[in-house]
Amino acid sequence: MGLTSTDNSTKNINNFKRYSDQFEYQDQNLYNLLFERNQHLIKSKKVTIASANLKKVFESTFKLSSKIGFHEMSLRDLSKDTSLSMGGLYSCLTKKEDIALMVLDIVELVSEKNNQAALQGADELQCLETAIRSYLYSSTILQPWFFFLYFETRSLSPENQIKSKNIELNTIATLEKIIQSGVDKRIFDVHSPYFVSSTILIALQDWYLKPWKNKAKNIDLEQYSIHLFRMTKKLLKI
Amino acid sequence: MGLTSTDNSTKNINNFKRYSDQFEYQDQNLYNLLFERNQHLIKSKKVTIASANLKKVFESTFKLSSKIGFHEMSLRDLSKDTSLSMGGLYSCLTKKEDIALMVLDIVELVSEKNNQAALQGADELQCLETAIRSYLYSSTILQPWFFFLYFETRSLSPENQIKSKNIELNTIATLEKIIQSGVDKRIFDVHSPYFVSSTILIALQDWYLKPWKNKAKNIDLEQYSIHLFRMTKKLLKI
DNA sequence: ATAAAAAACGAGCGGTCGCTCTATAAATCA
DNA sequence: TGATTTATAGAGCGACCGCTCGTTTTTTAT
Repeated sequence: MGLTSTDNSTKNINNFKRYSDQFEYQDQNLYNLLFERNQHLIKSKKVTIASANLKKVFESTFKLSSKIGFHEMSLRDLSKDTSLSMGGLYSCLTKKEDIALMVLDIVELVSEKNNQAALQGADELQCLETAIRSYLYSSTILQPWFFFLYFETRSLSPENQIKSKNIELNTIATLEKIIQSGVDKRIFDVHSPYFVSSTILIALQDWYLKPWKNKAKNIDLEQYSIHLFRMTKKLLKI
Repeated sequence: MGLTSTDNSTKNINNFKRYSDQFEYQDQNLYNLLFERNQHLIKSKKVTIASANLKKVFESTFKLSSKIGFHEMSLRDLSKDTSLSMGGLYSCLTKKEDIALMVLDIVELVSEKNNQAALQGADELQCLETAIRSYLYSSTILQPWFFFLYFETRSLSPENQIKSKNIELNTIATLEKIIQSGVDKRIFDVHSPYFVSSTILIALQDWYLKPWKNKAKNIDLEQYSIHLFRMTKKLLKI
């Protein structure tokens, strides 16, 4: 167990590094992408300036709203924390809600990519491992984004609330499809593919919703993904 | 499978009925208790009037805030929905935050009772079943209360946020204690008692946080508790 | 160096917030 | 019934909200 575990751990850390290296939705890339996808909302003409302001806006929003909530955070709070004036804020927004909309946009985009990637595996078990790892990795890199969307979905319009819920349902459906395929091939033995899928999903969410829980127990990303994949195999009687 | 399942189902529905019949934190009892425990906040002198107003206040709060959030719900919204005047509202509150504090109080109380009850079982497996059932049953009866606390913890003061988090941690610790005891007696075979406990807890939370998910799949309370207990046994290699 | 364009600024607007407080109505007691 | 307590009513208060817009500063192009 000792050596094997160490080897696995090293391999898996490389997995995260590899994922992170090719993950396009982070750092300056992310804000450039936000600028491109939301030019209709943004007054600034130049990418460099707009995306620098967007960076400030999102970093401060996540910092402030994670403590007190998005609605409780005033634009004056945000102005102070970003050291942008009101005018500066409104050069990359048309209204406060735009912030939440852009978060929805990004999380939706990343989740769809993850679901697509999960279906490319060589076999069902590998598909599940890919699903788990890519979801954990992307939600680690974009933790504040995933966290924000979960807790602020209610401040979106009804149709965007549905969009947000569908992100979760689509991921469950993807997992369920993989598991059902394994059941059909008699690789997996499971009572309810849906219940297992749902359980995996909430464990994935727990990682980015309550990071303090795992920090307190000294469970890091790699340990968590190993735990979760081991649990998945147990639930599938592998 | 057919008959046995039906028998179990019937027995378990009786379980919920039995639990519900002796569950003291519901209906008028609940609001009388709230009155007793919060007299320092309440101007009304008579229980009947105060608890009738409290009932209106909480029912409307849950209705309005579940859609838009607690902070976004104004006291004028609440006044309209309860058909109480501002004066009427403030006869059983000193400030808006009191509503959230009383929810915390009740959920804390019920959760502690559940944890105590879980430790009284004849053996470890029965303890776990009791824990799962009492948590599911109580959070079904008090669904809006549990839901509210989860999503509005951030609008509490820092020390009350800690209280709220500790409700979750105490339940995990209770489950972990039971599982560890089973591991020590070699009844259970499990890699990480904490991870299993945490998984059970988030599945319990999923029940009251996302009722629409299970409604869409036609999974009722009894099916959910059977699913969850079956999963628990699988994770413990029973 | 100068003119034009872009970005940043922040006081101020109309509106809503949580909450108070006095006036009124209802219930209770004598 | 009249006196006294208790409950309800809702206009009004100061604070703060999201957002605008005329002005100033900075950047860019010539």
